[in-house]
Amino acid sequence: MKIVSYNVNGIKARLPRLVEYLTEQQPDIVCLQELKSSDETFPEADIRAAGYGAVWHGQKAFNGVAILAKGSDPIERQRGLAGEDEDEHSRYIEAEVDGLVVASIYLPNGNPQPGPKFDYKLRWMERLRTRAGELLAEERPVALAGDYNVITNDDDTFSVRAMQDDALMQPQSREAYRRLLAQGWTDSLRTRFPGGGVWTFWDYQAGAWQRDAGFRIDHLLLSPEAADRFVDAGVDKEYRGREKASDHAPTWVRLS
DNA sequence: ATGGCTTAGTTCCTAAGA
Repeated sequence: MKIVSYNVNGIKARLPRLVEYLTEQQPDIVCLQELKSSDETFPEADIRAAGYGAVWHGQKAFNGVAILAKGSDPIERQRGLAGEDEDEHSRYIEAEVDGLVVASIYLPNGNPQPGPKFDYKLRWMERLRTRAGELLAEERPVALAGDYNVITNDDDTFSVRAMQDDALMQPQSREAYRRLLAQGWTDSLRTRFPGGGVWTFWDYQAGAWQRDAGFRIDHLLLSPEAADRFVDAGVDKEYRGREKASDHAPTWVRLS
């Protein structure tokens, strides 16, 4: 079973690319981020026509997450994270598909740092860790898939120097990610490529794609029960080079 | 990057992204 995390950067602008991806790759589960679409304008009919059921948590213009399942309707379990009532960003949705618990995560970017956006990022990571702990306690297969906006190691970026002041690479961001992993999660892509050097994002600017100047920020975390079923992980990098591509590439893990 | 693209919306400029 192939589980994908894909930050589409606008589902309306990316719909032909997304449908093409679903048709060509036939993934079983797809977690989308950055829909930039309200709940009402989510293109449910087009996705259903491609053979996928969906649940989504939209927001006008920014954020927005969804979970797609091939040939079935995901059963929604939760939208949003507890712990901050005034938070209206649509960044978390969780559902059950085929006995597997799946979350689609769009973690705050946090730039510029320091500042209120960075503080929000760190608070959100703590709220995520609280939910992740609850999920681990269920002792069942769980995948936390999404755009974490954290470059977790120095070998996860084309240039440490270019990114050193960025919120994605601050020690506080990395420590929060490590605290999450330390609960017992497995970073799929890191397991498959322990030496790093694998990117999931390439900026639209400054010829980043042409220079292969990317970094790894889209992660699929597995509970021990899911990690037992790990087969392979990778990035469908080719889709970043296509016409009207997102700045992220689909990132995936395969489970038995 | 003091922002060189791209997207969406109060659309012909501004905000946000990473």
